[in-house]
Amino acid sequence: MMGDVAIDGSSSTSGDKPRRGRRVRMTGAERRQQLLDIGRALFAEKGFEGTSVEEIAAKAGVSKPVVYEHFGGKEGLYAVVVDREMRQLLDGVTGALTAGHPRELLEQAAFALLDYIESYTDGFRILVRDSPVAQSTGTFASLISDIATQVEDILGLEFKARGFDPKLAPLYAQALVGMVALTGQWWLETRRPKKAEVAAHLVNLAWHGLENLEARPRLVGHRRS
Amino acid sequence: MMGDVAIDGSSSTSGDKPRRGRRVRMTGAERRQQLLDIGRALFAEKGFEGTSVEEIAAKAGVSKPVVYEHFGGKEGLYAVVVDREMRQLLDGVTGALTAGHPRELLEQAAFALLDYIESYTDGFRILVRDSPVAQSTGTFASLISDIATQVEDILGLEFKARGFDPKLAPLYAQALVGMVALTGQWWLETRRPKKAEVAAHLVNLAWHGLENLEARPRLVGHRRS
DNA sequence: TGCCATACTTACGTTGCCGTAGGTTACGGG
DNA sequence: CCCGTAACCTACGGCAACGTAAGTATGGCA
Repeated sequence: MMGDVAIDGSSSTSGDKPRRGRRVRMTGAERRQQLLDIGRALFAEKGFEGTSVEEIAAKAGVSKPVVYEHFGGKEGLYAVVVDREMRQLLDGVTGALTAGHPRELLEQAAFALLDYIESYTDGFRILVRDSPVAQSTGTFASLISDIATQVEDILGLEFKARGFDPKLAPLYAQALVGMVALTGQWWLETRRPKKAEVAAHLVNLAWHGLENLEARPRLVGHRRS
Repeated sequence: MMGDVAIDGSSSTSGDKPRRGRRVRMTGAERRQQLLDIGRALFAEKGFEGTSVEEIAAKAGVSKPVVYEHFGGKEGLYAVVVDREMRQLLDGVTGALTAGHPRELLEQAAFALLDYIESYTDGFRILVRDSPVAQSTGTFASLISDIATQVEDILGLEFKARGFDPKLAPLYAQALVGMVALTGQWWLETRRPKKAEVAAHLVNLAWHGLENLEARPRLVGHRRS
């Protein structure tokens, strides 16, 4: 037995394929992280139900029980992946909000979301897809919709300051997030135009409206990427 | 045997529950339609993979093979449901576009989409969810994204007339559709404010932008519902 | 150098569901 | 009234995937 196991020392943590090499023995934390990475990629590609535990384990070069040891099952792994991704996105967006002027705020938020989409494409795909089963409490259908509720607060403040009805903040928050989210999804396929340009146009639309659209919008803030 | 089958004559086509009554013998077309209705509802609630053929058949008060006779399998049924729903939506939207003035056009489109969401909630839920498996050609992830491409044309014309780059039409189309779609999804849960008001606010945002937002927007067109 | 905890395995039981083979009932026209 | 066809059923084969029980290797540390 064991004749089918070759010898291979390379054990880059981010190895994707079975890497059927000499049994790589990782530390718990390493393996856990690796499984999360692989799980994220697979869930993004094939959805929750379309991904099997076997598949995840195989790609990690281990057997199923390892996954169960670490996460207790598929749902467990998925939950951790989603949680981390939500944090990542929220941190990115809220961290980008430094401006005081509403327009710059909008600009920063849009850019941050696109940034996230670009850097963590798989995570975004997961957040856009629907969760395992219609969750218990009758919460939102889309994880992204969840994100939008986080935007409400900022908008609510702004509305109050401007004398608008703050009860409408959720509506506008959903609208804005939806705008960026679907555009982001579309942008994933085409990758054109450039991120900054897309952001500029989104801000153009959200800020000026179709009525006063600018032909060649620019971002007012300066950015690195 | 058969002691578990009670007697019941009522056979409303839109019967939802097993209706375990005296064997209701429908004509082919009737059964087909009923299966489509039930399938739509179940797919909307639990997604494609989460719905079993058995379940569909059971709710229709028949056994599995009937479903296979009519649609050849789960995918077949799903395909028909989606196709019909796409048509329904597209017809509704394009049919509503009668105005010449862009703003009214926008208004009509937004209203039509909300109309569809209200009247064909299940269908909308399906279109928002992702399709069975990542479809072959690498097409769009979301069916809704598909809808957006249909909007491009109208927007493209408008852009040309206004001297903007028509290549940007897709981007703005996605943005607009995303805006309405996610807001619609959110609105499904809360159902407040009223449809017309939601439409008015969406148009308010899309047309005037955050910069010149009106406090109490009104729809300019007159509507019945 | 021997031991023990940790990382990992093989092998299996079980379930749920797809899809099909082949038989059965009822309705309607001759 | 009879018979063919359309509608429908029971029953099963097969597979893929979840999750678990029980055993094996490995590497650090006394």
